[in-house]
Amino acid sequence: MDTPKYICVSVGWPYSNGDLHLGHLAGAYLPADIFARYHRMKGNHVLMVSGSDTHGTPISLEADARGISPQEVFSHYHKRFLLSLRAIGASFDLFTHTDTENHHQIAQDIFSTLHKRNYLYTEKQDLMYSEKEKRFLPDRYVEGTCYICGFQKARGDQCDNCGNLLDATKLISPRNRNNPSDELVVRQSEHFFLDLSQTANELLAYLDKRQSAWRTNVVNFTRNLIKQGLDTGLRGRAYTRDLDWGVRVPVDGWDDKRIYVWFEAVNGYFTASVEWAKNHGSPDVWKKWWYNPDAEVYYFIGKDNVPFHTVIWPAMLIGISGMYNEGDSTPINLPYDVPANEFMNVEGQKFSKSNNWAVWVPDMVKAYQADAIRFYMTRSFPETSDSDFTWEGFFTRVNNELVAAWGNLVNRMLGFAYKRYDGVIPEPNGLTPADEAILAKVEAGFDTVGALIEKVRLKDALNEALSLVRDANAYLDGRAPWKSIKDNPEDTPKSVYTILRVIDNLKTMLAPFLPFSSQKVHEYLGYDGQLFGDLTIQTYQESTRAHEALTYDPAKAIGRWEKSQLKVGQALREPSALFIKLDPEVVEIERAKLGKPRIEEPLEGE
RNA sequence: GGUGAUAUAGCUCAGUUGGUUAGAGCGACGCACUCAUAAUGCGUAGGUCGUUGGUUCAAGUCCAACUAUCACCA
Repeated sequence: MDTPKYICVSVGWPYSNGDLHLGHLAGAYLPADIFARYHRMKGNHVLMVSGSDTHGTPISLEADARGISPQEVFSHYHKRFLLSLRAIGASFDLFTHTDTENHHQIAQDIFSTLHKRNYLYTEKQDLMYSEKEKRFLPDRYVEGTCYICGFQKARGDQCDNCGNLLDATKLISPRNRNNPSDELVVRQSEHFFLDLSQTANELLAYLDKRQSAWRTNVVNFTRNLIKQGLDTGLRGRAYTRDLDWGVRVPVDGWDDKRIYVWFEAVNGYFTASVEWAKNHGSPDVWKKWWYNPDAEVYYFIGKDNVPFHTVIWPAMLIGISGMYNEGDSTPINLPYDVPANEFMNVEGQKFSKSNNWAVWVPDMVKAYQADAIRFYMTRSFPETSDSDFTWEGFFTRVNNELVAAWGNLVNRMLGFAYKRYDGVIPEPNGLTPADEAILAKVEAGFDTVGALIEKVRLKDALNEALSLVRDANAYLDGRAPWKSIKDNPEDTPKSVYTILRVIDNLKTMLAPFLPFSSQKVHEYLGYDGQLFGDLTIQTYQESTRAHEALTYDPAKAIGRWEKSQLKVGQALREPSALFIKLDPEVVEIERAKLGKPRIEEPLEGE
């Protein structure tokens, strides 16, 4: 067996200002989870981290709209994230949030380190200032007439009419969105900037090294972005903002500003890794992923986040290299791969929170089996281009592929074996060439499916596994144990034993995708123990406050990405249907909910 | 306006470095089978690959322009 690798699975941080929707699952959480589960079964050391983004304007806006504090907004949704993610089986070693003492402290240390090492500079910007509120207004709080198309209700950051990004200070007759009588003036404000020009060439060289493995759109996009910056002399991007909700700028006299949410949120991968190590009583183990040249750090994100993960965060990593690791010259790891997914639309239209054109994870996990959701999502992952979630597709794929091909194969043959052989795996007394052939074909899947998962081609990987399921069905059709048991009973145990072992192999191969049902198959086959570890919600106490997090405990996991060694004589457990077949009505019922106001239902455990 | 990506059978998508009759799953149609949640297997019919123009002995696969969609940025 190969030496175990250290694999860090970093997953994008969602704003906790609303429930998770299917776009979150398709873009980041499910691909990351499949990838992580596979590597755990391979025996590698996986650290999968993410958390709620608790800062930023979206949280403040939601809080203002509801008349509650930002804390109340983010804790409410953070709790719902934890419950939703646990229900869908997202096996985070740590899903925390950004309002922990740990995160604040490290984000500030990162800022200070960059500051001390001269990667930062300051510059004055023109910004909209409210005389009444005595503060600078975030762009999204400003409204006015678009200076490009003349639309009267353009937002400060973007015009909803012409789609152009705007400069809030140039809006014609600007007003405060929350207070139209307010007087707005343009004022100068000083800010810190991250000097990207210092790290550009090192990053380009790094890209050259990794480009063959990265997705073409990610590489090309990143390279051009960096080059554009160099060509146009754009040195950097603002690291601070005029806000009061966020991580404080660790510089004297900057009390009225905060670190820009995007900059501290990407620090989260690092801060969460450190937190995980602390929580486990070995505060230095995070270095096995971050300061180990053989470790691989992956970032699972949506395409809108690419620049932050391939330009800004790597620039910061170069800048802080050696931090918390004094006396050791090993550089900190840059992203090994950033397998960004495109977007998943819903019934042909873009996701929209305000119009409720969305499918929400809490609603999904209440109504449908987690593996059914995971199956259809994986079949539709937007790996190369935007994809479409349709209820018709969900219905047909689940019923005709998951239930019919795989669920039914398991159900019919485990049932057959259980009934005909007194609940015990029969002794085959040698196998026929056809039996050997199907076993060899299925076993070869461990290499082909595994290789695809390692390349993060998860759709292809699942397709490959499914085609083995079809091969198994075809094999069964040829061997027909239900027939041989009547006219050639000595032959029957051979095909029954073979198909049980084939099912055992397929259950392992499908486990990263369908962990819940694979566990069931595992038990039906008479095995004890869990393929994967336990996913629980824990409370962690810091010096002044406590927070809840989702955490994966691998202690009980026995699942291995290895060929079945199914034992003759092992007692089976009585099987029942693996999956629930969907009623055709769900298509119309679910479609009817789109675009209509949604009532947020409490989740079990909330 | 700039940069990147996407556009292939009714639907959802594959198509590595250009090369004989463009692939898969689902759906449709036909046949077989009955162990199974009417599930499974076999077979058939369906595309000239967004548009236009190039390079080449040869292009879905390279180049240019254009159109549409998505993302990021100014």
